[in-house]
Amino acid sequence: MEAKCPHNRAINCGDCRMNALCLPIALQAHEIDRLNEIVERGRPLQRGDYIYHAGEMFRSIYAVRSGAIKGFAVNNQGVEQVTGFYLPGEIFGMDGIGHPNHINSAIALETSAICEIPFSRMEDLSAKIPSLQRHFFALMSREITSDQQLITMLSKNSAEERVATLLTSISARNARRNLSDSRFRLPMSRADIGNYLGLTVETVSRVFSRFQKQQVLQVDKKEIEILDLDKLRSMANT
Amino acid sequence: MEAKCPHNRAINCGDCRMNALCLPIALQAHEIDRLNEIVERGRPLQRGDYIYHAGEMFRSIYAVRSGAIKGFAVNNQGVEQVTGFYLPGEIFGMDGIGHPNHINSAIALETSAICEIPFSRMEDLSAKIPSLQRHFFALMSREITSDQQLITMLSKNSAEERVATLLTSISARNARRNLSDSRFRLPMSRADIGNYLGLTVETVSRVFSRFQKQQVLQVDKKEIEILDLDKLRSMANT
DNA sequence: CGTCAGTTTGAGCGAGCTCAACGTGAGTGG
DNA sequence: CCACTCACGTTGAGCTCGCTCAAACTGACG
Repeated sequence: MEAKCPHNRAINCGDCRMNALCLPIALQAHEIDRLNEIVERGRPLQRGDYIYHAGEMFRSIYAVRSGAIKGFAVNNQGVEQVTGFYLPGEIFGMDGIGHPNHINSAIALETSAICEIPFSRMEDLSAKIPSLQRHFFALMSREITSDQQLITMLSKNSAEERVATLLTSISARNARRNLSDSRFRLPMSRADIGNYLGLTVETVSRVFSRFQKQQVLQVDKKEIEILDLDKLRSMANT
Repeated sequence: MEAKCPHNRAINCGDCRMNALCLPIALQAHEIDRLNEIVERGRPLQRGDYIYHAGEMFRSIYAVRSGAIKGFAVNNQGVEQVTGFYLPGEIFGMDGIGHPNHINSAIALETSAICEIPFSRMEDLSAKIPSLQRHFFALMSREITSDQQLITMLSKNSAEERVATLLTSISARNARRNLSDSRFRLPMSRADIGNYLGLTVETVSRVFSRFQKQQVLQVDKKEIEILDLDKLRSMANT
């Protein structure tokens, strides 16, 4: 079982329990071995550790093996904008691809393990393995459409709809990892949630309270229990 | 000169006057010929013509040769969200790549000419021409970061800042095409601007009026003259 | 010359922000 | 073990920016 521990750096892509979600999903056994050769696994990250800073040279993209990562940009007025939360099995760091340097920063929200995939080697491998190239195009495209869903939400939805959408998204992503879709611990603070959803901390807190009063949620700090997932989904926009 | 007319369908990538902005920028002469072979040029589009509908099978990406294209999504409540405006030399349609069908729709805002690039042939060519693959990854990545800038704007900026940002963006994109950065015709309606920026028509109209009163703009319906570009830039977030 | 889509302007309202106070729990040091 | 701090979260009160609703204007087109 030790090889299956998500914090274990000796693990390889073929054995990784995220491989049904992560890049290997597009690959056959011998191709996974070639991917595995280029993946670098560092030691676990602690809460608050940066994976990369905006402005730093772009070198790699990353896959989350355990924990949770926050991606964010800082605009020229110094205001932070959270652009995404990345959970195990998800890929992040694609903001740097079209630019010499990273546009965003990425930070660990809790103790996390990640895989680093040097982008130039990934490009070479993509040119040789068509299904990897295709999968990678698809990943980036899905990042585009998910950003566009956030755009729609910020521009059209109320505070309650936004919070409901985030919670159903986390619920669905937990389900994909065979975790409970109704009981989980939020890895991010209320401030991060508010920042991501374009709301203040106070508004996020009030929405949680209201949902609790309406018997939709049971909230205990970061521990969430969804009491009425159907109702939550109907309040969300997706 | 006839071959240089942007509406002329007989034009090829090597001669196209957008080739310093469009895909050929990444390619050498003989590679441009290979790209040219897979590009399909239809007849000009009229205002209101769809290039593709959400839900339609994804087949191609597109480059704008002349005119202006609006990309938009319609959510499950039937509400439209404009996700981008595409001007000559720009690529659109990448929302479909990660999904079997298009997620968004695209419509011509005025008489326009576009090039259609069948995506599967583009994938094949990318695997053979590393610089094309790289350029295409970069294009998608830049779509991600530009969506993220919109997210930041929707979540943090005032109505005036949003309008100023859109105008400076269009101004800069015109400059790239060697057109005036201070006098141009907006191809989209106030409603489209408002939808894109997360504002109502009335608010957009009021901001234009205020900018005019402050001697920043001269507005005559869709004809815009930027009187004080520096001030406009300082009001924008980028 | 009427119609109709797009735009502008005004008046009033409300969702979410701001500011402020208070509660909670983990860490720290005497 | 308690006192203190500090980050984080909750709750309340009032305000504001942009929304809603309504009316009037403009120009293109039959």
